[in-house]
Amino acid sequence: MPELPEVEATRLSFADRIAGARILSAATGKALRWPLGIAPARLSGRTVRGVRRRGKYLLLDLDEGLLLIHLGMSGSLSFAASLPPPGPHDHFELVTTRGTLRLNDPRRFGAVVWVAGEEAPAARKLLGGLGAEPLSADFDLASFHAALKKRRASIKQVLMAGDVVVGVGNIYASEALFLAGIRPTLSAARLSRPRAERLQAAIRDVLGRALAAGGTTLRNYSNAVGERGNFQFEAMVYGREGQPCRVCGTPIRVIRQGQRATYFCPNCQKN
DNA sequence: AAAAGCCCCTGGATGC
DNA sequence: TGCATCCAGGGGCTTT
Repeated sequence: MPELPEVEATRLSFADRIAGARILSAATGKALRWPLGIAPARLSGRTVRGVRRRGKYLLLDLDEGLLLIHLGMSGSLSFAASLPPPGPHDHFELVTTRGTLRLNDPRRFGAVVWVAGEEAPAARKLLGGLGAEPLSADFDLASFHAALKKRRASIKQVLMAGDVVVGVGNIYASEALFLAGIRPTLSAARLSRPRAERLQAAIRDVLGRALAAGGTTLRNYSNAVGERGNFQFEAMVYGREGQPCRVCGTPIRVIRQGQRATYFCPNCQKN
């Protein structure tokens, strides 16, 4: 569930309130994707300076090091003055002077990793290869188009890979390609500059609108105060196999690319 | 270097 | 109702 809009909506829902909080205790539950990298007790006494986002990672800046939080496929955060007793899928918790931050993640593809700094090897391994931030100025047409030209894989899979542009997962890749009128199977290298420009605009548009809608909630996603997203009601193609295209009425098709479902309109996205 | 496959894990939906 | 099978929004790692 969590792609850029969901991660950013989560960040916005608790960043201001946790900034300045002092950590009273930290606890881990069942193993997540990677070990925390520090004894939880050593987080006590640290201050949370703020929360940033890079791609689908949240960066919790501490006065000593930072915590990288990834929500994986099924993770969500809660932040409140008090929370109910931990359940079986709560795997990380930070009790602070401002409230408790908790990660719930049934599938445990998510992660919380402490690193000494962004240049630490563990941080570079996770953040170093990330592409441009789609909602920032460094996502410019010249470098986007140049990066696409080097890749012969399908445009959908290149968007999802995260090394050209970050934050675009399975839902928004399908949606952006629909908005740009591009067939998801087209080789990235074959996009003309005007079509790359349309795609760039479509990515910004769909991510921006999804963020404004609080993200997409297909099953369990909610931000740190429990609010669900509403973008699923605006989806043009995702999850709409066989239903009429909202633009031309042609039945939406689903195919499989790299073990993932891709939805598209065969008429609006001719190639 | 790039691309394709595999795999981590659990829960929900579907089919028999 | 019970059980097996398939599928799911991510992404690092290994193999081609």
